[in-house]
This record gives sequence, C-alpha cells and structure tokens, in this order.
Amino acid sequence: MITPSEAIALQKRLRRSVSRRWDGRPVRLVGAADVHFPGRGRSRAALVIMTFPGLETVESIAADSPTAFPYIPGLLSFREIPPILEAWKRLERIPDLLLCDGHGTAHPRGLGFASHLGLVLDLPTIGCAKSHLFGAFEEPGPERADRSPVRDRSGRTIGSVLRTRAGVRPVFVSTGHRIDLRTAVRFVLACSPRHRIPIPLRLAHQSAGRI
DNA sequence: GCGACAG
DNA sequence: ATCTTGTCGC
Repeated sequence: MITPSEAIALQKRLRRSVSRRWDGRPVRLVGAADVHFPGRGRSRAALVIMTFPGLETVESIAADSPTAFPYIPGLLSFREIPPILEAWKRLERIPDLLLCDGHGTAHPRGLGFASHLGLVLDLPTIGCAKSHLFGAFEEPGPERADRSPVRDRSGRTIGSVLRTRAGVRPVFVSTGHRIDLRTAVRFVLACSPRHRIPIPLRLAHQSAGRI
C-alpha cells in the first residue's frame, strides 16, 4: 500500500492537472459521494444521483469494501476514493457534476479529496466540507448565501465559506476539478434550498450510514 | 518548538 | 468517522 510520504508526492504531481474551468455544459444530473466507516476495517461508500434542478433521486447505491488507508489530515482522498470507485463500478447513470464531502483545492497542496476524485473520474467535482482544513477566512454574514473568501498564504482565493441556511454554521466550498468557484457556489446553493448540507450529500450520507 | 488538523 | 437519545433552544 502507498505510504503517507508517497501519497504527498503524488498530490504534488497531480495538482498540476487540476482544472478550474467549467465547460458550461448543462447539468441535468447531480451526484454526491460519501463514505462511512462502520468499524472492523470496513468502509461503506454511497453514491446518489439526482435530477437537476428538480433534485429527485434517480439512483442510489452503496458498496462495502475493506479500509486500506488510515485517516490522516490532508490525505483523506487516499482513504475514501477506493471505496467510492467500488460503488462507481455499479453506477448506471453518470452525473454531470459530483458533490464531494470534503475540500477540493482548499487544501495544503491544492489537491483535496474532491479534486483528486475529479481527476480520477475525469468529472466536474465540487468540494463541500463541514469544517475548515486550510486557509484564512472571516466569518460570513448570517443570511443564506452570505459568503466570504478562503485565502492561501499568498492571499489567493482558494475557496468560499458559504452560509447555505440562515443561522447555521457555514460550509466550506472549493473547486474540485473542471469547475470554477463561482459556479461551484451556485450549485451548492441550488442544492441546498432548506438544509445546511446540500440534499444530494445528505442523502448519500444517510445511504452510507444505513445498514 | 508549537499549534492546527476535511472524514 | 465513531461511541449514542432525549432534549434545549430558536
């Protein structure tokens, strides 16, 4: 199995291939991926495919596999991508866009889980994390859609702290692959009409957790 | 050296 | 992520 130092070297190599360009193709199917760890060295990945903008489920699958990599901050993709690929094999509908539970380019080496998965699947991906990992930011306003930039040490914007619902903690949105931040924020808001977490991700989370 | 640290 | 139900608060 790959070692942490090898994983870091791979991230530095792969980051150059990440794109922040949105091709503008219409999004009719939005997907979401999430992974749970029940214990005993097992992983359970869930994929949910929904129509967009209607957000009606058209496919939901889950797949179990052995856990082959530990959780190490900054190396999440090496733990979660293998289980997701196992589920991906059985997927019948390929989404036009995939929401991921974690950061994209708002990462120490610019290659978070969402970006890595986007490269592997060659699909537009968005990172939507529930908490902070990397970068400086200010608390956004209290209303839905209020946001503030997340910046790296050079001051470059690498993500957005977005309030998806008034009065709740914001989520951290960043580009995964083949999308720009503005568009990513637009899709996250469109997928979060009433809850903090985008509906596709909520469902994937439930699917992965349910036995 | 010290603190931070997605899920 | 996981151990875990009801309950406090807007």
